Amino acid sequence: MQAKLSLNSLFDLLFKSYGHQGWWPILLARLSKQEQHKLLNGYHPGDYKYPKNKEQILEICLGAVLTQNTNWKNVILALQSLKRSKMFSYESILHTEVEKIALAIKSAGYYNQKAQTIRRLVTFLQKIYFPRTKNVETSILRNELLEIKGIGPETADCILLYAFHRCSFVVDAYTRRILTALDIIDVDFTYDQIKERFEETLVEDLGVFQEYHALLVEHGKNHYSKKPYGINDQLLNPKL
DNA sequence: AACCAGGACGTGA
DNA sequence: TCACGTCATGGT
Repeated sequence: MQAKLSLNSLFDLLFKSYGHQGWWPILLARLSKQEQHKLLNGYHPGDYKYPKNKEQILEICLGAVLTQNTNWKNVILALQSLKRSKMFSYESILHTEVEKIALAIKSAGYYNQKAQTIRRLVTFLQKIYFPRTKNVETSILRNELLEIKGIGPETADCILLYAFHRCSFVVDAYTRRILTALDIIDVDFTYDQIKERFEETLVEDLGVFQEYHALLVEHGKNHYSKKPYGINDQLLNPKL
């Protein structure tokens, strides 16, 4: 019987083997030449200064909705399609018919629902998020996002963490599988319970929060995608 | 050719 | 509350 791995030790292990992840990728927004050169497929390892403008905030928000239960490659196709169709802006998304948006994001799947969600999200950004002068508490901002139909906990936390630079931990299917395999959480833990476990343990540091979720996804893709989960995961499961 | 993907929502029990 | 069906394309 071995002692349980702490969440801080788990971070160290993952970071040592995978390094900086450079999330959230910025792929399509206008960039200076030096920035373009720095980006690897939109990833910007070690640079936490993104998003640098409203256009990049929009790209992250769109990506967060589009990637719901969807392969990132399909999301890229949808983002590129939006750009080609001149729909990659707050104004055009608000003024284009939803059917037309849906068609443009077809490759990302669930396109009818996601087109509606994107409309509602962009409406929120324009009418409430950007105009607001006083700094709002993260938990309140989170609740506002959750009120938007089509935005659930993971999408809200992705937007908070990567687009709005709030320390809100993102929990996804990989996170649950990995922590379950490591016996850190019980299988019946809720989303909020898992999120809380991270937030009460980690230092409140944006870089750590951003890297940690990205690292879990990277490791999850490698070892927790196919059942039985965690087989051949010698990094986290030395007993194998 | 199944199975999976960086989920969320509506429904009935 | 909660298990279960639905939404849907493209990659492997």
